[in-house]
Amino acid sequence: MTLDTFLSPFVNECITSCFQVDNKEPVVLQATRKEFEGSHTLVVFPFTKFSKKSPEETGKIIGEYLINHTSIIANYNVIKGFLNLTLKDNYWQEFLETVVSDSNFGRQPDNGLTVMVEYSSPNTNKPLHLGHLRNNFLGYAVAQILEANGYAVIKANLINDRGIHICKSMLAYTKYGNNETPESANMKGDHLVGKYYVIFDKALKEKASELRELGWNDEEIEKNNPLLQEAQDLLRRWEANDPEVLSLWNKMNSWVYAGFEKTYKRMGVKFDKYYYESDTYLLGKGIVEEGVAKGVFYHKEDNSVWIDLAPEGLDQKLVLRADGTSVYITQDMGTADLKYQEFGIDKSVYVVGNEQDYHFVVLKNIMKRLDRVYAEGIYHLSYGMVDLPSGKMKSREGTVVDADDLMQEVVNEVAAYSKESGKLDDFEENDLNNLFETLGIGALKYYLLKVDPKKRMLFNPQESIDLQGNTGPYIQYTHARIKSVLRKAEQLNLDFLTNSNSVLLEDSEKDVIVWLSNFESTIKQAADEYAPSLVANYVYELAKLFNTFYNELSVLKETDTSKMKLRLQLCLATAKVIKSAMLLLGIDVPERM
RNA sequence: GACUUUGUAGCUCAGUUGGAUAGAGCAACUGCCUUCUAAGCAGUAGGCCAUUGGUUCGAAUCCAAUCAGAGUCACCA
Repeated sequence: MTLDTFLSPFVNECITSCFQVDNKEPVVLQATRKEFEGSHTLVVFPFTKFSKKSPEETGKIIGEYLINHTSIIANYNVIKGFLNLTLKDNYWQEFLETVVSDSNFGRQPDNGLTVMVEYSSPNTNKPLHLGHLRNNFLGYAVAQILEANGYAVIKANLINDRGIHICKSMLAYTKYGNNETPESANMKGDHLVGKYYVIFDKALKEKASELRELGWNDEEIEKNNPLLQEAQDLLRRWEANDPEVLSLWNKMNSWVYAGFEKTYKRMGVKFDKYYYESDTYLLGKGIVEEGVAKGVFYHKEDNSVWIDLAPEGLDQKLVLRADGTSVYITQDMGTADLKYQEFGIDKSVYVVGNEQDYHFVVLKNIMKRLDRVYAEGIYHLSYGMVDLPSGKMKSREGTVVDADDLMQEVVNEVAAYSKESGKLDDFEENDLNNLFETLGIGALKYYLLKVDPKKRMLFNPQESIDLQGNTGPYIQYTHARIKSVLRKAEQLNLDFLTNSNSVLLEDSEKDVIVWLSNFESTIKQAADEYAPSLVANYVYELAKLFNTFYNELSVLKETDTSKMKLRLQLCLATAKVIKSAMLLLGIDVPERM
């Protein structure tokens, strides 16, 4: 239980008995500023309307009441309407022992709800890039955070394995591929297929300039470029189940999947359920019929089907073309139903870039109009694009930061940094490589996750990812450092899990313990707001507070046994919380580094 | 043009259910390794919280307008 929920009823009781007014609002405490005595602060201004007294007097009355009616408050002071509470050291000492003994500290029990988090959702015509890294890390972290808050979570990946873009790669491969394979080219399959996507675009542009010289205007070129028509023809043949086309499609997709699998493995993300658009792209037509029957959708003169979302403040939206074929939203309607039918999900999170904000508002509103029970649980986790200094990344033009390359670069950078410092010389080769991997991928994940997802971010490939300060490795280092102390304590056979004597807490000790007590509410809030960045900021602050303590006070050289025990508990608790917070972000922490 | 979103230190970002003197990291500068791991710690310097107005005991936070960047706007996914 958090301190807010513990103290709320007492504060409200106090208001009832002292001022004869009922306050139903739960009370929110905030952290006390460093320059004042105390750890938690209650802002008393809102209560002055009940007390009809000055803020100072009101604060005193509440402070007095809390001292007399709870057993955990040691002292209080009131400054300018801020009631600062000092809790008894006993309280913190007991709290610390619960953190040490509770293996689920910070997590919530099962809440009986199921949520699906759909993320990654790649196209199979090109390898993953930096933007996908943000998407994957976010999706995975949000899934972990929801799970920690009691949800049953299904991680889903909807693979966009069909469409004109794949046909472009296929066409270029047919024309210029010479039966190249990932083995013969010594390339990951996704990179090989991506190579032909770029080749197609180049050929298309060359063709366009040829045609321009022949006197075609831009519009004609756009419409009638023979290469584009060939690709469209390929798509038609695919839809008609042409065996030759299907076989090439299967072959190239299998290359891509083999490549993706490696990339996902290195990223450390997983999926419980794969959906393939080639299976789902015809879904949703039944829903269109249903919608027409219910009068939610209507036909236009050309027989296309629409919904009018004007009452919701939106526009009219096409849901089925005049020729009866689906559009994007038709498929998404179908897939939404499918997900619900298969898993009975209560919530559905879509991790998709912010250029699709409008699409998801429309989707949610349509499903509401169709009276879907799950409609209210649809949530679009919208995130900003990652830009390069040169502007937007474009796969077609090959101006992307490739995910595989970037991960390798960061790992290399970690290795170089580490060799310079020379302190890992006693590591085995294999362990060393694993460590570099943990640190490098950790640095990258933390870098992308510490920022609010809504914000677009700029990534400069020329400037390497930092390894000091507010970074993954800083937090990982703090963990390794604590583990080192704990290993030494183990060698000395120190038994510190319980401590019978009360200890007077030093400021730097108390700061860490107080911050540990915020872990639970942080994960709760992170789940409510789908915001891994809150967890990242929390764990960074924890590491900082711990490092301050570490530099100020010695653990193993402390001669007072009770104090030493307490500090060892503090170490153990902090290591546990760092590890568990980092795992929520999908980041591993090393035992040594 | 309409709607959505972002704007905080040189750079990257916290802080936004209204609360005390706006916080970190990087970069710069000073110190601290014979002491449990210096990927660390302590410190200096750096701010018209885009602008203007409003709401109130109190505004980076809420409201309105303006400026700047980004995105979307109906048959591409």
